[in-house]
Amino acid sequence: MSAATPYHHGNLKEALIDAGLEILDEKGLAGLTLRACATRAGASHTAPKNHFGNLAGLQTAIAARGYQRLYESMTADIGPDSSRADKRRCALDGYVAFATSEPGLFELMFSPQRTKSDDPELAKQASKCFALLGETTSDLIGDRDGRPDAALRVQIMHWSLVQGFAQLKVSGKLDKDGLKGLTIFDVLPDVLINK
Amino acid sequence: MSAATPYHHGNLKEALIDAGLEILDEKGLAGLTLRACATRAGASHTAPKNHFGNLAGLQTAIAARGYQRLYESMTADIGPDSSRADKRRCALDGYVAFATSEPGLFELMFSPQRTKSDDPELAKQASKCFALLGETTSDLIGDRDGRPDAALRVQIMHWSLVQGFAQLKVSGKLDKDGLKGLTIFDVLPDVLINK
DNA sequence: CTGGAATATTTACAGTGTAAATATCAACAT
DNA sequence: ATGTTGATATTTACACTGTAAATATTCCAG
Repeated sequence: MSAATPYHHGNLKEALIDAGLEILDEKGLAGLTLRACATRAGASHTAPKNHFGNLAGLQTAIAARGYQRLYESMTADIGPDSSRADKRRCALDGYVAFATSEPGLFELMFSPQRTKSDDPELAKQASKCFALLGETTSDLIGDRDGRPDAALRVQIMHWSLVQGFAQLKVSGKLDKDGLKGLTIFDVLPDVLINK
Repeated sequence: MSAATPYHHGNLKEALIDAGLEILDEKGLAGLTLRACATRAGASHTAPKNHFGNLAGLQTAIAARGYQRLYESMTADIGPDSSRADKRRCALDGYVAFATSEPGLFELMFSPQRTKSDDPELAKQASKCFALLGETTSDLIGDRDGRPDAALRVQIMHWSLVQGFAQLKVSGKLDKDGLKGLTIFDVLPDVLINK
């Protein structure tokens, strides 16, 4: 037999993160408060302190979840027969699609002021996305470049490019006429040069 | 003859923006509040309302100033004899240097949640930086690409790339071993491919 | 000189994060 | 079973924030 409202929530930590994700979707980053998350999760307004310490802690946990979603978006269209070039296209397109479909979460994930950038879980989830980008770009090195870190540089180049493009898009910098229809594939250097 | 503390500040609008820039430097984005700006400018805590309406208005004005500073940083090392390639290097290096030297201001400038992205002054100052990037990259089109918007695409490519790189750097994503020493020039596609 | 517009203050209030004390409950050793 | 301990959650309290409304001061055009 279960009481009407038990004193202990049971899985409050996850519920708070889920509540935060919902709030980000509905109200944006400005609506993401400790009290709003707690209320939506059905707890008192100080309950988050036990699990996350403070607001930065909760936001960091939400951001870590964001990287999981980013990874899912990057891999969503990858099939078993996808070539590496196909995977690369999926990853890049999924990256931008994630940013535009969840702008509040995206902004939170790359806001060093709101998250604890040294958090292990956050770093782990972000690394997964980073690694995926590396796998899908490692064939682009070519033999023009003899430097040992060529693969790493190609990887960071793609990360910078897609991150910057996504942010310019989300922040409205590409809303003018003539820029509105641009996609990430229009600004890829390998498209410009190799094809 | 001037009274000790005159009722009217005289140039409160500018003083509030300057106060905000100082606070961003000292305390970061979390310390940027209406009341703190007003106090530092020597006014009551509701004085900003007359000039900026609300917090978003003041933050938008500060961000517009940020783009002025960004432009200055991008052009700081450009001399009368600088070649276009030199100018491009200065602009890109100055962009990253600005972001790392004023991380709070940089984050504010690209935070659509904190600023009013449709503000005319903000758009004007941002456009100046964007245009500068266009001037310095227009020689990179080559004749590989016949599309009419090739110049625009090269421009957005560079903007995305330098914006993403700067943000990855500011948000600590490039702090691991092996990535720490990377500069924007290590991830430029023309460096990777043309040289 | 005199109204009105611009500028700034005072007062008030709902929300926010966080600390401290308290309450509830699950698990475990005895 | 029973008592204890630690984890979990609430209550209470407080300083700080943005913003609205009413008021005060100053500037300036007529």
